[in-house]
Amino acid sequence: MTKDMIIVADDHPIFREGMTRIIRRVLPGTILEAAEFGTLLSHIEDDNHPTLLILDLVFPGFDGANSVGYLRQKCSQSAIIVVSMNEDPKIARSMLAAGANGYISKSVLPEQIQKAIADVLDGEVVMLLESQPASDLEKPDITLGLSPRHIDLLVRLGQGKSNKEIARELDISPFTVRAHMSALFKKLDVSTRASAAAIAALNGLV
Amino acid sequence: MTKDMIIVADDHPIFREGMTRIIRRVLPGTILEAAEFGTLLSHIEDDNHPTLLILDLVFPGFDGANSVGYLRQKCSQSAIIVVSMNEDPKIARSMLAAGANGYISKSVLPEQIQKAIADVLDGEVVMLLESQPASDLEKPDITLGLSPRHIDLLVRLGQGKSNKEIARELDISPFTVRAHMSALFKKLDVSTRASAAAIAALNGLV
DNA sequence: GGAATATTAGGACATTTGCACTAAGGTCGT
DNA sequence: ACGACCTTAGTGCAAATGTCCTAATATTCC
Repeated sequence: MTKDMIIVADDHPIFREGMTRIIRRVLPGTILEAAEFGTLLSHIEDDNHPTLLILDLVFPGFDGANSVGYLRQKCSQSAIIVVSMNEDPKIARSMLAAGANGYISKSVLPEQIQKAIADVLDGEVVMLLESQPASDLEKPDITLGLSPRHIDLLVRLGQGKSNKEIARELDISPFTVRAHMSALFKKLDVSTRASAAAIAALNGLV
Repeated sequence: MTKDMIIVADDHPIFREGMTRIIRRVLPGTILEAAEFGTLLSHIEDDNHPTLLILDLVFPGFDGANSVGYLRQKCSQSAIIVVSMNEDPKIARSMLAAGANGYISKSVLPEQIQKAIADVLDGEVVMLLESQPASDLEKPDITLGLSPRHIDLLVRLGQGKSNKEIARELDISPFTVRAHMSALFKKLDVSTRASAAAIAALNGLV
């Protein structure tokens, strides 16, 4: 089983950063980045075929359908997904016609993008254009809804401490710590310390 | 000591994702997102002022210098940074004139953006327009001496999966997973999954 | 060829974790 | 006073974890 290789091509570093993070949640493997078409080509020259190619519709050296067609022929085994700010169905269809396996608008939510990538990797052809409903994206502050004591616990959990250590540190019984942990996990909707720790870290508690 | 609050306002989820990740490497705290100006306003209505405001130059409801001026007056203590694909110095200067503490082009590398944010938080006023040098980035990222397999493991650990689940998912023996985990923990210099998960999360693997 | 790693697999063993219970004392708002 | 919490503390038990071992392949590097 060879390691998966993914290439993200876009001239905006922040976009690559975000896309990289999204991809990691779907597909483990080596992720290479390219800010221009030449770099992209050099990646696929010396290496084997990428598992997945993420292409911005517009970036230096890239010529839309022509370039997609070229890549499709060169990397017949690769999944090719074009991502763009453009939501014109005509353009989307032309990319798919040129050989892309997917076309995704940049205004789509990460969760939907993840699913779309997974679907493409499963062999589907996906076109995702709708904008989000603009309503409910608030990463709620997890400290809201958590009692002070639970935050004490969560912070220390995120530092990798055991219940016993936490009990000593907070000067309470290990049984109490366990009781707190159970309640905390329910509130966070997780069932392992590892995911709780990840939540803690992602919210700046660690 | 109150926790820092950061708001990222942009109508593109992927951009918010990338920017969020960059910010976390500079400033711990709660990060809220907004896809339109109204959402942004409701965040700051709740009478807590953000430590840092990241604003896309163009997003729904946002009116350039006027909006920046309004925010500057409403949040006198906040650091305001405008980010845009536009690299026109005139526009950049107008934003700074309207009260922004920084103007950063989206084509700037993450490392430079991090530094710029840190500088702004230190009280500087920063204008960063240069595109990256075409000399290329080949950025092997967080992997930090970790083998591909260990990254596979670490990602899933950060998602809160058990050894058994990971074993099934990667189609290897649970014993192998445990062997990998021990080695991984040594490399990361930790002894619990929770702290490993925190590291994974802080490095964008989750 | 030999040394170093990566990946795989297993045994043995103490410790920790996660869950399902019960329960008592405190605070807060109605 | 009552309910709704938070915080504390405990029992019992199955499962998972972490560490210490060995050991076989494969690849890569010198």
